[in-house]
Amino acid sequence: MEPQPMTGADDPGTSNAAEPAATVSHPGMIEVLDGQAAEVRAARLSKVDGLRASAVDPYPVGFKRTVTCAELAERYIGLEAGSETDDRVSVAGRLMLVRNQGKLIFATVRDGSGTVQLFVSKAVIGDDAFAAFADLDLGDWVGVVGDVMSTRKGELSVRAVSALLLAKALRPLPDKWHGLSDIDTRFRQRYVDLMVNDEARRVFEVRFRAIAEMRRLMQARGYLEVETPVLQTVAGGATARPFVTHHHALDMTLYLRIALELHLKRLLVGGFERVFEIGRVFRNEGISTRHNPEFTMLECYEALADYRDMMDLTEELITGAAIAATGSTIVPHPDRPPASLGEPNEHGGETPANEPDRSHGSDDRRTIDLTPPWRRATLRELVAERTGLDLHPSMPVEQLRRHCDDLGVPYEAYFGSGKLILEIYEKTVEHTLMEPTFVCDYPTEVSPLARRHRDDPLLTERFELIINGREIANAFTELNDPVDQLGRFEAQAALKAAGDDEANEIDHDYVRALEYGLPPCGGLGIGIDRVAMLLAGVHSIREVVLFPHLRPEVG
RNA sequence: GGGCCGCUAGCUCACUUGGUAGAGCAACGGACUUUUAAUCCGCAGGUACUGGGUUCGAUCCCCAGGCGGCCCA
Repeated sequence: MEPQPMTGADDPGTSNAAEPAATVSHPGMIEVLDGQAAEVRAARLSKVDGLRASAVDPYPVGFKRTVTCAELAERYIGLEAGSETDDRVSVAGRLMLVRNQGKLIFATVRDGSGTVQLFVSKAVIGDDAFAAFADLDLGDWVGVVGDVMSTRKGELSVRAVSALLLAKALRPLPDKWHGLSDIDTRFRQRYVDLMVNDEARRVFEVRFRAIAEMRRLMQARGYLEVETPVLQTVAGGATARPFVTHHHALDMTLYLRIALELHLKRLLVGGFERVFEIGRVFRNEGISTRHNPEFTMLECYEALADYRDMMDLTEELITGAAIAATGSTIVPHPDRPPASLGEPNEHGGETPANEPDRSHGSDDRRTIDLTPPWRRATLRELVAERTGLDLHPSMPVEQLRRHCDDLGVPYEAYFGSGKLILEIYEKTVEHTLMEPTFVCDYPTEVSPLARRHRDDPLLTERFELIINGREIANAFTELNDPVDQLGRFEAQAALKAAGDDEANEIDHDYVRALEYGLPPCGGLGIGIDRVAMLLAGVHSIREVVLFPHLRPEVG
């Protein structure tokens, strides 16, 4: 195909462009441009009109690309400085930088794989096309046909023989050197963040590679990937407040799921022996650097396994994800950093001077070693290590409350012994566990879906995986005794009545399913966002969620 | 929910002990055929988050609100 050559459109002033004010008043528009931004936008709309008047489509259909920037860089890695080839290629991407020399233009285009330099010579491309290229703006998408060459300085380039505008940008890119660092704007206009901040793209590449690897590992182990309902009549499987919605045709209240657990175990009742789901769950709680109202869980259930098998699986999944995503099981420690994003950027810039206390070099930067095997310790042992207290759910509530008082751990009147122990653990131990640690054998009271421990009915066969002070995974030998399960649900209902609005609802259908016989099984849930944070070395969940929840933008 | 901090040009940031604001980049006009954040000359660009208050005068001081960040719960 022959790209449509650009025609000179350097007379936009005469076009009948949009009203100069360019204040947009679409109902959905949340931003009214004014001042400079409106002028830029109006000028570019004029260009669009000018192009159309010259029979150039500013938004043409498609473009036949023959090579990506990364492929070019790989293929011509040894190309000698100053050499030219006859290798004809077509590249396409966004115009990121332009260095106009008068009769020669250097431009940097970025595609999904990387960047390449365009070498646009007036003598090569012709006067009209050169003028049209010079009229492009940063941010425009272009398709270029040309020959591979290397400049005198050795920069791999495409010497353009024709160029085609693929999509006109109406809004300017952020500062080409400082990029976009305003955190609010980075999240609200993530598309701009991704355009200009290499680090933002890197974080999401880590996330998506980690997910892909975990999915691959699950499938390689014979787990079937399934999908279960998001809209549920009972939101169970975790202790959390659900979002409530309404089904109009049925005129009934529905809840967005807070976990995947109960439906997946129903599938084991049905005879699937290994199932997993990677899915979004929703919890109606506060927003912070660690919490987004919707986040992603991997949950899996395996018949005939127990929680020790789940520990092995957890190690395999997370170390596999770490290697796939970062190449190593040594991950950076997000050592309470200042905003590490929004910094330059594609130019490989140094940390700018306005970030005084960044530690440079790997020596100062602590790391977390994910190399297995990981420590396995009981909650009881860990609390004893930390506080000297040997706590067990058989201890009277009054005694445990006194320990809480001594330790400054707050509690509610309805907390039983198990919950009080859990609170002590969370306030004194959890945040201190930096290296990966399986914290085992939680009190039965706070684990309504876990099987009682084979050696102690007041404890369950449950673990949480803690890395860098944060819960990454939660797993148990699943409770499959329907009578015990109903009793646990009823205890939860009593807690709810006593004021615990995160307590579980009774899911009668789930109990019915258990009555048909759930095979002994192990189950595991992994917080994907937290894994992504860990592997990417970022401090806030908002860095690993493409479009984190924010308060509405104010007009 | 509490404490602290921030909000100034499209972007990144200054200044103003209270007298309605500047720079770099982007934009716009011009020069330039091997640049690398190109360079050089020129020219523009502002509801200082919003609303009150104090004051002759507020971007600055005070109060309330909005959004964001950090820390704590």
